Amino acid sequence: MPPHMAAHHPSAASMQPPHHPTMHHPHHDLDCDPRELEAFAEHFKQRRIKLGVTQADVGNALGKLKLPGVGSLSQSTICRFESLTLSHNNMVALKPVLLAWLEEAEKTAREAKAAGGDLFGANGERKRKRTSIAAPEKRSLEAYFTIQPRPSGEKIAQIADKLDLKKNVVRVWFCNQRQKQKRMKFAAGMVPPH
DNA sequence: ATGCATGAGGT
DNA sequence: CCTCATGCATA
Repeated sequence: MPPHMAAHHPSAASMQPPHHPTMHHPHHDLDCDPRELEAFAEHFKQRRIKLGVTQADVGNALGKLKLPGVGSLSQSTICRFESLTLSHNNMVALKPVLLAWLEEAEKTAREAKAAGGDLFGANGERKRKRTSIAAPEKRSLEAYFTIQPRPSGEKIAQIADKLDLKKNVVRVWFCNQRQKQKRMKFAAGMVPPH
């Protein structure tokens, strides 16, 4: 069972525009432009659909690219990349990888224009269950989150008890809530209505 | 598309 | 215990 890959590493430099090897500027080197990321994500999705490839297909195909330190990704991650619902850093890290796949896929598509193509498999393994927090409890959690996004372990236990939920469920809920606040769509560039 | 969860690495 | 990247399961 192949575990996850290392969290963040700088091993992603496959196709940067030709810079002058004789000199480089002290600032602005990596593209961390939210605008550019957004544009790329949009174009990526459009191209992917044009190629008739699903998000899951892309995820699996990434593993076949044999790029250094790059394995397969899930449909979830591809979906989140396209909808910018990932952290800024995560978007920046995934962009070069998805770009590499896109170029490869378009090249292959061009070549396959003269032959028949087919590649599909099926699978059916279901297991794990998912806890579902009811609406009333969710509203309470959201209210607590508004006044205290990072409650102490004791406070979490107290909330869990009051809502009749497992402490771990509540803890994880807060963790996930914090992560959501850091997603591109909610972090910066989007001010609350009115 | 999204909710709840896991695991690695950090404090 | 947290953050962060990521994914299974499910709406």
